Amino acid sequence: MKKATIKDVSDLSGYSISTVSRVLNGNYPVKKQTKETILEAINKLHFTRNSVARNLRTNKTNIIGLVVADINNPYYSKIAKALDDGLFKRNYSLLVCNTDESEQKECKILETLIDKGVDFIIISPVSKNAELLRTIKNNGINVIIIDRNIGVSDFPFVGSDDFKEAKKLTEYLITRGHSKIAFITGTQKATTSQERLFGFRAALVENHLTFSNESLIEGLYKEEMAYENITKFLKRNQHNIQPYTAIFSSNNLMTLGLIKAAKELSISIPNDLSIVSFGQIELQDIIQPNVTCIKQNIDSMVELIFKNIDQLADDPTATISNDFIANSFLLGNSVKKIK
Amino acid sequence: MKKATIKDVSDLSGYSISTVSRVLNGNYPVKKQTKETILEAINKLHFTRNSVARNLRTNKTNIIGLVVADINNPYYSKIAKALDDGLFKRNYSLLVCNTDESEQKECKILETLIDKGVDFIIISPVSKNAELLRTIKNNGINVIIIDRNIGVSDFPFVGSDDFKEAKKLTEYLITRGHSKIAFITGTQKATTSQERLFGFRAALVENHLTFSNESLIEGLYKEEMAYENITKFLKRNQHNIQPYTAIFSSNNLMTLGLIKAAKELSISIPNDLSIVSFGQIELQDIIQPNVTCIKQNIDSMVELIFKNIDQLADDPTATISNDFIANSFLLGNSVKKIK
DNA sequence: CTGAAAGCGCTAACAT
DNA sequence: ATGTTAGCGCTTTCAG
Repeated sequence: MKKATIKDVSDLSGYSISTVSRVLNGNYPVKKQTKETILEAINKLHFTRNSVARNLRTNKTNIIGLVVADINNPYYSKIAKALDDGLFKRNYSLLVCNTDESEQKECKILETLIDKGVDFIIISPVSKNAELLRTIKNNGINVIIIDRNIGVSDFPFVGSDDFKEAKKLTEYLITRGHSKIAFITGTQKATTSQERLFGFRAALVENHLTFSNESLIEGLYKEEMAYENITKFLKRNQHNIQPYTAIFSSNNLMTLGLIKAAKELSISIPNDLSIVSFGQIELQDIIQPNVTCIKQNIDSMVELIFKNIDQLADDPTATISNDFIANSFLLGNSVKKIK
Repeated sequence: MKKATIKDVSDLSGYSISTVSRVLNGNYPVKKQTKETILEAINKLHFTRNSVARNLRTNKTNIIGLVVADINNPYYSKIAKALDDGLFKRNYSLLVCNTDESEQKECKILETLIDKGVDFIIISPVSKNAELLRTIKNNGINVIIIDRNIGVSDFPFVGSDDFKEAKKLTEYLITRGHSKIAFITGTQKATTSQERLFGFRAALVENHLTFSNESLIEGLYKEEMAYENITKFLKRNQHNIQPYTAIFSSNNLMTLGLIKAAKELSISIPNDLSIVSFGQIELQDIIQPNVTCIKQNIDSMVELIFKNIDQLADDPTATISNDFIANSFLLGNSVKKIK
């Protein structure tokens, strides 16, 4: 049983291919009776249009590529879900791709996406190199950068003001009396990681606290990596004359690694150690401790992405804007007041 | 700047488009020097092949549609991630679609997927009606059913033996002395829900305990819905002469609703109430209580899916098998021994 | 309002 | 080893 084509419909109905096409698209006037005859034939043959052929003609696929580090990170799966809800209504489908924080994989993914002819690419980039993205744009694919601002002005960006929010979070720790604060870093490649670190440092410096590279714990935005390095760090810290009293985790996954490490070493949060997190962890309301954090507002993020999509779909040369979302400061019980 | 085509490469290199195509595909012998000249032209033009045109010819898209209830459910996002890892190596991309447990949406999604010409559909079905899936198969698209067995023999299935596992979980509660056990149901439509309920009932009956519809709490596989109905149930239960001592939650999301409801009513798990869960919740090792549950083995699930994919890619008429994955029984501290 | 025909970019016979 | 050519199924001028 072969799939019916527009030709089959044409043959069965007695009308030409073009008329069938017009009925299918409804973009040209067709006599009511003609339409009915054709629709009948379509039903009888269980005909559905072959999009691939259509895409070839129209140079559109109605597919959007979403490129993220890991769809299993709830932060990204939430974005994917919210995106898909809106895209479904707009008749787009979502192709989800995981970079695993690898530049090389990202590169291959982008090539595949060009190849597949997606209409949009929504990407949380690993690489700061905009070259490939420019090629993509030149190929007529709209690119929207999310989450990680690579600081170029030729693509719309939607994400957080990492510097500002990280600074605010650090200031909170300082207000509560903390002066020796460690920082868990993400991948150096990601701009979010740098900006968060800069915000952290700025808060320290402004409050006349010293910033030192010794207070950095490498986490690479991965729970496992963070867990291991934090464990080492905390063990060392227990022998410090003047131990760190607080840790700033710069993403949600690493915060989990932090909680696990502390738990395993019987370090109580916030009694023995205070923590804050850039990015909310799941089940915040069930978990002990309830982590004080910056909760990224995904709804408004997705809303802004759609603003860009609708604009670009309408006019690919539309002006490019950088949209920073307003995040929430979620007050938990993971920070002890000291001194 | 227009995207280069195979014709441009042909013109620039001086070779015919077929030779270019052969270089692109590497499936026919081409002289080494010719190849180099052509590759050079390809690079100079930043040429990448237009897959849409290729797909039209080859009738393949290298896209696989994954149809699940909600990609934001960690259970599904884990599957998606693991799938994508393997698919990336096989040069497939994953189109993720969310049914939101709606039959109607599922139907529209499937039509879109046919339309898009995906090579495979991997679906955790909402509807038990296999009609549409058969149409899809007749259109030459391979279908693999996961998670929810709709009990038809014409499609490969990969998932859990819900009846058996649910029975085992219930028996554990009984062994620990529980005799009044409530059950949180999923959507009636989903077969997993029914099978789990049947397994639950079978365990009760075999142990000469009475099963009654009053012990059912409707959750529809949704956290929010479960939360509300459980709250009502628990409030009522507090006035019972012979209250329920345990609750069986039939999926991971509803277990979260259960924990939240109990927490809000200051009902302590397991002291005041014992619970078990079909499906693991996230952060199991951080959360209190550590819920005793059936943990679905996603790795082996995905492995079996790939077995099917590889087989079907090779020969679409390959024999169809039902594969049940071996799950783990995760012993937590959410069940108290009573009497 | 309808039909004929060109062609989107590519692959795969079929020639040479 | 390379070139020629016929489509894949559809949209969209252009004619009528």
